[in-house]
Amino acid sequence: MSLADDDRLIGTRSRISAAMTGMIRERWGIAAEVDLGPPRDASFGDVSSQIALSIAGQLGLPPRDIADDMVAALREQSPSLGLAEVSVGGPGFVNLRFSDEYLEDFLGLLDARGLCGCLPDVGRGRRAMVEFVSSNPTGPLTVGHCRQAVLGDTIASLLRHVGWKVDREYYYNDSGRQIERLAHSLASRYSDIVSDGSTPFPEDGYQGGYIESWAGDLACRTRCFRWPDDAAEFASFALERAMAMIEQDLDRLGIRFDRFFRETELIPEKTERAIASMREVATPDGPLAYDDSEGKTWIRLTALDRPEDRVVRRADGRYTYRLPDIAYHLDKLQRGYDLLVDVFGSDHLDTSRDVVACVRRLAGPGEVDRKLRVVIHQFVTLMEGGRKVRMSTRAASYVTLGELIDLAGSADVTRYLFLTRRAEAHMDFDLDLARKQSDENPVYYVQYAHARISGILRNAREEGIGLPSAPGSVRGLLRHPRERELMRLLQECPFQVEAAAAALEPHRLTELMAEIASAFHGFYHSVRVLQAEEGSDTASARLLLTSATGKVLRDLLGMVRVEAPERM
RNA sequence: GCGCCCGUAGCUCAGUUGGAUAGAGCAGCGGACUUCUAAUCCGCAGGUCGCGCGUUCGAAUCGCGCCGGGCGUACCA
Repeated sequence: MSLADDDRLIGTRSRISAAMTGMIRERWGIAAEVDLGPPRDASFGDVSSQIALSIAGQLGLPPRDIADDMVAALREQSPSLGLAEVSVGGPGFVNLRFSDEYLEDFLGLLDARGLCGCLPDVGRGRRAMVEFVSSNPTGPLTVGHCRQAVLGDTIASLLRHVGWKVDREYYYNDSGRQIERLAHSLASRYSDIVSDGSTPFPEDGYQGGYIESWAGDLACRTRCFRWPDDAAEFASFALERAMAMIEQDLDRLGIRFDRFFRETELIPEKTERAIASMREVATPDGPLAYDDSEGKTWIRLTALDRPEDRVVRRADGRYTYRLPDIAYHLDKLQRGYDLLVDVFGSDHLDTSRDVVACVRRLAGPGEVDRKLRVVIHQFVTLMEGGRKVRMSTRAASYVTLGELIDLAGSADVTRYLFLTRRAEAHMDFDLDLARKQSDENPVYYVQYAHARISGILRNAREEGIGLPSAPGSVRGLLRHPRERELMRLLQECPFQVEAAAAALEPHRLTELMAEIASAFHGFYHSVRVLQAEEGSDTASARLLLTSATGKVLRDLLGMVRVEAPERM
């Protein structure tokens, strides 16, 4: 099959939508975008549109009459659109059934190119950046960071697969009060070792055991350090160690960042420029940034429909969190990205809204609304023995990312489980369940399907059974309901991935995989692949279906970066 | 108090942006291995979609008001 034919095949669904849009414009003179989705029940058809219901009010016509007209018009074109059947259902759905030829050809295409080779090029080489984790280097990453790490990484992966050029970026604080507190905590542990404990532990210091271990390493050095004279040394040593620890944990999840952006890169030029710009923005209540009598600088967020004005530079000249973050977002916009994704925990929601409001005002609402998208995820509640595990970084009562991976059995299980829920849904992570490593775990279900497929392919090679020799030679051989269901589902995959990327919703991938695995296991139990009673042509056709399913699963598992095992 | 998120089967969650008879996985019950992998499959059971008004041809989905949980409400990040 030629490349042009392949592209025509991939574009079939959008040609159907376009044809429907065209006939609505011709017949009724209105513009309507037609979305195709799976119908409630497979018996209605392969895809369905509710367009007649949506435009009925506008046209003042009964939806069924509209649907009837559209079906009549569609029937004339159906062969060229890969459709075997067009009908009206329920209150006015337009139900479509693909021709067997279309599904068979699509199957061949998926097997030849893999799912990745069939994905639309939405990004067209444009640049996107996903900022995530961005946890301050004051301790190890914990369970909540783990969810965010997996989310952000998979969003980046999704975008890359649909044609974006993606950078992953981690933004962190390398100065300020938290870092000072960290340095002070380290200095105290250090003084316990090298001297007489002359530096008392700060009241709200970080109590994690990792700091004692750093202190031990520092004590091995020939030079002797003193607090507060060597505060800078303590801070840089702690920062270096903390970031190394964080990178090591991320590495266990297989996550690499393209850039670690330090807050001090913005200070003072970019932060001061941001303040200066805000001073020049006039609002009905006065300039967007203003000073008070105590020498503090405020942002007039109330003029941007935000609940409260906020201090962004204190009297001692230090910035509070929001200002560097505003400067950072301006910087990201100026770096020429076409899409910026922020992944934050729900605790950052309020601040994020403030930052976005300011950035919109400074860079222009159109530009920001077009480019910036914020994904907010809810917290993870860790459950153990049927009870919640309380977590706090400062008090050192937490389960680290590394421990979580150990408890869950593997990075793969951890990644997969975090992707089985929508970002904005609260999530219970049951440690006891994770520890079991049993078949209650959904990742095994999908992996088992892949391993089973690999086994069949191995046996086929041994028995000398090959794939169909010519693309057309599976015609009419895959007519079992289970076969057809699997083909229909596979055909949908490129569009589901595209939708998941557009919505920045990686959990759709795990849902899709579970569906495919289920359809495959059902198929496997309904018919014999290699010893097909119907003959060797059928065996080859089923082998093609098996092989294509394997490639789709392999590529989907690849997108969430979970191993696709050959054996289990 | 105020703002945002969430509330769907015993448990954990989907639900294609307002559409057809509300779905899946676990857990429960009953079946299927001399067969390409039983980490699988098939069947049964399980629901006032937190509650109440409203919007309209039509609501789990949108609006308002309650109830419950989470996160914010810092001159921490």
